[in-house]
Parts: sequence; structure tokens; C-alpha cells
Amino acid sequence: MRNWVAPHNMRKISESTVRRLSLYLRFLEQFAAQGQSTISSAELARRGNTTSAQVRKDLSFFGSFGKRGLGYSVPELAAKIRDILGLRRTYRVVLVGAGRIGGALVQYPGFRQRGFHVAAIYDKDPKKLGSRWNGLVVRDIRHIEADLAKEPSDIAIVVTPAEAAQEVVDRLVHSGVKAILNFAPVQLAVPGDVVVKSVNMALELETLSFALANR
Amino acid sequence: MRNWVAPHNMRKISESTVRRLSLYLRFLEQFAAQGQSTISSAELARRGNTTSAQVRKDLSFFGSFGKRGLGYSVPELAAKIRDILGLRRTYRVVLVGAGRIGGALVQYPGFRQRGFHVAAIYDKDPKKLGSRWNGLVVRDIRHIEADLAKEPSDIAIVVTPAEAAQEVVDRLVHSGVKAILNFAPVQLAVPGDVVVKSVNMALELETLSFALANR
DNA sequence: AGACGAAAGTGAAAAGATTCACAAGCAATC
DNA sequence: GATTGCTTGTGAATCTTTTCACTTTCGTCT
Repeated sequence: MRNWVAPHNMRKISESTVRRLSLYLRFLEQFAAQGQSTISSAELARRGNTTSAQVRKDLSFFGSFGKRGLGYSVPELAAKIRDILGLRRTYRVVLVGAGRIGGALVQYPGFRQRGFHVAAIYDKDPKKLGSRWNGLVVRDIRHIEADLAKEPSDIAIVVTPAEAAQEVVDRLVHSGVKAILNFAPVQLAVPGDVVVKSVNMALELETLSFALANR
Repeated sequence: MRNWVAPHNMRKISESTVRRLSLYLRFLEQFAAQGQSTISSAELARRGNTTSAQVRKDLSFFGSFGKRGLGYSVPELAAKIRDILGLRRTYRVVLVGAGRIGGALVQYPGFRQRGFHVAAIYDKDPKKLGSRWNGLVVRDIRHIEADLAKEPSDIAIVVTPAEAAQEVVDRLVHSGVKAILNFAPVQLAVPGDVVVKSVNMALELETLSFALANR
């Protein structure tokens, strides 16, 4: 179970808070690796470039994990944040789309390190089916339903072309997937209990070009 | 030159506004492709799932581009947004790190479509040097300074391991790069006139696991 | 034991972003 | 040329997030 005390006024937690928590966790792991056993909000803030008040506020939504005058115990705080982020368990992740980006993601060590285990890869292209990617055989997307019925997954990564994405997502959702990381450049429609996070590289570059153009 | 009238009270534009503008532009291009010549803020909003007020507010920071009672001219608005985002020109982009993700990015058609032209790829690993990626030869990172002196680039994409990133970035910045899209999982230090945008896949997945854990 | 320095935790204030709601403007129609 | 039906543009209101500033607590030192 969650062992951070859920606050009485269980406010909606903002996405920025969650992202910062992820960052803090990363820093805590680095500090732990260096054998540092305790850390202040100020030091975490410096690392993540934000402010110490921000760090404390972010944590305060979930409980109070520090010791006044001392700071936070590095391993303890890391454990709490892992808990908050739901990283205590591992996740089976299925990936749809065995293209270049899909391939890169499968190999990406950051996923496995954090407990996201890519369990299957699907594609539609007959030329790709059966080939091996990082030890996994690329399967026909027609097997999605049957496979997920046998071994459910909470998370799917969608790396298909834009045209194919919505149909794939419908099938994933129908098969019980509750969270989707979407790389296809379309706005996906999903039921209210499914979370979608879209990533769009071109869009990231455009925020840069905007910044360049406006200074 | 920019042909949107810079507002008198040139407020700081929020990142979310910029991201939404990018989205609107994508939708406008789709509408244009379908031959639709005019569009309302309400329709744009539906597509981007936001509200019509949001759309109008976003645009209002830069001028007033619509016709009351009618909506916006699709090609005109697209042109304005391209202008605002600095997409009127093309950008030379250099990519450092010829790994899997680097490879995927080089091939990613979305970049070129939007005027981001990957002009060079660098790596340190002697095994990779000289190999061809999408028509480009992977060059030794030691050439960065000389190459950029000859042909400057505004934007760099950094896909190196975490340890190498800061040094690479220092050299890029020193060679005149003004914007960096960073995939290395580190917080980069750069001078104030350089923009950094960091993308971290594991972190995106963590926002999903948080959502899963908290419902 | 008491005093001191450090740093967490937290209401309250400030800043920032979104939504509301309405006046103003345009095109089409009578 | 007035009337109607839309839809923009925009201050004001609301909601959210961040920052401030102060109180509390802990450990240490004398």
C-alpha cells in the first residue's frame, strides 16, 4: 500500500509537481550513490534549479518527510517519492510500432532502470514481423487483444504513424491498458479513466525556435 | 521581419501558450490540406481540446488575426503562427551522439517538414565515426568548433550519455549555438542567452505511473 | 540545561494562467 | 439600411501555482 499519508484535503496534484518529484528522485539517487546520507531542500533546489520553498511545498502535498534543522534522509526521501510516483512496483509496458523510434525506446536503459519493462512489441508491417528487437520478437498487432488478455499491461507506448494511432489506441484501451505514452502526432481520444501523455519532438524544437525568434 | 505587431505591453509569453500555438499550427495545416479556408476558435479548440477562449487569448498576445463573426482565415493564421514561432526560416541543427535515439531523430521526418535541417552528426566513439546516417557522415566531435566556425548553427540536439553532455554543451555554446534540445538525463548549465529544453522519456513514464497509482 | 544555528513545514501574499461574459464588428438576409 | 446570427477580442473574475515570511523543531555547543 501507499505509505505516505494521504493528505486530508487531497488536492489535485499538478503535473509540474509530479515532474519535479521525478527530478528530485533522480538527484536523490545520485546523492545516494555518492554516499550522501542527508540533504536539504536548498541543495535539492539548486540541483533542479528551483527554490527551496518549491521543494518543500511539493513534498508537503504528500506528508512531511524531513527533520527540521537537519534536512531529509536521502534514502528515506527517495523511498517516499518512489512510493508517491507509484514506482514501488514494476510495470509491463507494451510498445506498438517497430520503427526507428520504437527501436530506440526498447533499448533505452532508463526505462528498465526505473521499473518499466517492455514486454512486447507489435507492428503491422509483415516485413518487420518476427524480427528480434532487444530479445523480443515483433508480433502482429492482431495479437494485441489475445496477448493482453493473457498478460495484462497497464502502460502502452504508441509509436505508430499518425493515421494508425487512434485505432491502435482503441484496441489497447479495450484490452485494459490504462496509460498511454503517445509519440504519434495526433490528439488521441480515450475514455476518462485512461491517461494519455503525448510527446512530440517537432513541438519541442518549435519552443526553441520561438525562443530564438523572440529575443 | 516579423509581421505580427509586437504588442505594446510585450508580456512574457508562457511556455504553454507557445506549445498550444504549435498545436494550432499543426491543425491549421491539416485543415488547409482539406481545403478548408476559414476556421473558428471553437473548432480549433475542439481539435486541441481546450476552450475557444483559450485559443483567442493565446492569439491575442500577438495581435488580432481573425474577423469577427467569421473566424480566422486558415492560411493567414497559419502564416502568422509560423511567423510568431520563428518558423519562417529554416534552421541548421547539429546532432551530437550517434546512438539509437540520435539515429531515430535524424530520420524523423517531422523535423525536416518543419524546417529543422539536421546538418551534421558528431560522436566520440571511433567505431561510429565515418559511418553514414541518412546520408550524413558521422564526424568526430573534435571537429565541432571548426565546423561551426565555418557553418554556424543555432540549434543543437544533444543525445550523449549523461557524463559527456555538459562538456559537449560547453563546446557547442562556445561555438555559437543558442538553443539546445537535450536528451541526456542531466540538468545542464548554460549562459543566460542560451535556451535549453530537456526531454526525458523516463520522466514522462513516471507521470503516467503517478496517475495510475493515484486513482 | 539553556542558547543558538539550521532547516522543515505552512498559512498568507503575490504572481501567473485560465475562464467568463460581454461589447464590438462583420456578413448575410430581409 | 436595419436586423439577425455569429464569432472575435478583451477586461474582469476566478482558479492555480509559486514565492514569501514566519513559526516550529531538532541537534549541537557551551
